[in-house]
Amino acid sequence: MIDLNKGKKDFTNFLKEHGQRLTNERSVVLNRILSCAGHFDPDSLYLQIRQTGLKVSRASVYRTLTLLHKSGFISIVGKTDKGTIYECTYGIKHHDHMHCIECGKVIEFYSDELEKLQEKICKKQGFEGQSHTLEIRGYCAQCRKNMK
Amino acid sequence: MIDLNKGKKDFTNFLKEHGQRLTNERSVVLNRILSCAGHFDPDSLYLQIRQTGLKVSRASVYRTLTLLHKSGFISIVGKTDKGTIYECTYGIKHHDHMHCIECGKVIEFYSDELEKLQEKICKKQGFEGQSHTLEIRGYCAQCRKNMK
DNA sequence: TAATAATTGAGATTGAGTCTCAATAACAAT
DNA sequence: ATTGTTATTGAGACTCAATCTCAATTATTA
Repeated sequence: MIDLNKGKKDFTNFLKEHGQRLTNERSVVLNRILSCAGHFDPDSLYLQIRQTGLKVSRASVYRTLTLLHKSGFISIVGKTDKGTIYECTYGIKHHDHMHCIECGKVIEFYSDELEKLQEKICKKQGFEGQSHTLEIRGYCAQCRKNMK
Repeated sequence: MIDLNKGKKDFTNFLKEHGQRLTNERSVVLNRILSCAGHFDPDSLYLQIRQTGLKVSRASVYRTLTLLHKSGFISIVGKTDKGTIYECTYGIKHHDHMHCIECGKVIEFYSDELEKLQEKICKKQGFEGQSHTLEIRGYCAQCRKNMK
C-alpha cells in the first residue's frame, strides 16, 4: 500500500525546490492518483474528482499532471485518441515486460544489469534518463513448446 | 539505400489484400517517406509535398499515413505538441529511442551490448524474443544545460 | 464502354490541451 | 496575527492536430 503522507511530503519537497506550493487542488489530484493505482487519462481523472464533490478545474488537473510527470510521480504510458494515458509510478517497483504474440501472456521481469547498462548508454549521450519502457515481443516458453 | 520499387510493390500488395488501391496520392506520400529517411510529422510532410509542386490534400496525407502505419512501413516514435512523430521503418535497421520530456527531441541509439543482454534475459525465461521497443524518457543534454 | 466501388479534396468539425487574466490563496516577514 | 508578495486558480476563449462530410473524381471489374 502506498503511503499517502509520504507521497504528499515528497511532492511538497519537489514543489518547494521549484518555488511552488502545495495547494488544495494539487493535493486532491495527488491523492486521487496515489489511491487508485493503474492507468488513467486526464479527463476521466477530472470527472472522477468532480464526482466525489471536490472542485478542481480541468485546467488545474492538467497543470498538476504536468507537475507530477516532471517530478516522476507519474509517467506517460501512451497516447490514444482519447488522450494521454498516464500511470502512477510512485512507490511502484519498476519492471519491464515480455509480451507473448501467441497467447497474449505478459511476463514482468527486472534486470539490474539491464538498468545499469541503460544508464551507461544515457550517460554517453549526456542524457538524463528518468524512466523507460521496454517491451519485448515474442513467444513464451509454453507456446514454444506447443509449436513443436 | 531503399528500393523504391520494392517498397511500392510491397505497399500495393498490402492494399490489395485489403481491397484498396494504389493511387497517385498514396504513391507520392510513400515515395516521399521512403526517400527521406528520418523522423517526420504529418503536417511537415504535407508541406514538403506541396513545395515540390505535387498536389495531395492534407486529408489524404493523414489517411495514407494511417495505412502506412497499419502496414508496418512506418511507426510512431512519439507525440509532441507539434503532432505525431513518425519514422520510416521499412528496410531500416533496428534502433531504440531516448525521448526528451522537455523539448520533445528524439534521439536514436543502438547498442549491441543491450541487444545481447536482452537476448540473455529472454533465454533465462525460455522466451523467444522477436522484436522490442525501448523508450527512455528524460532530459537531453541541451535541456539539462538550460535548466541550470 | 458501362457499371461498381474506392478515393479525393476543401472546408467544417471535433476535442485534447493550453492560455488569459482578474480574483484568490499560500507563504514570508514583520 | 496582519500585511505584502508571489504563486495559483478557474471559466471560458483559443489553438491546432486530426477526423469527418459528401459531392466530384478516378481506378478497377464485368
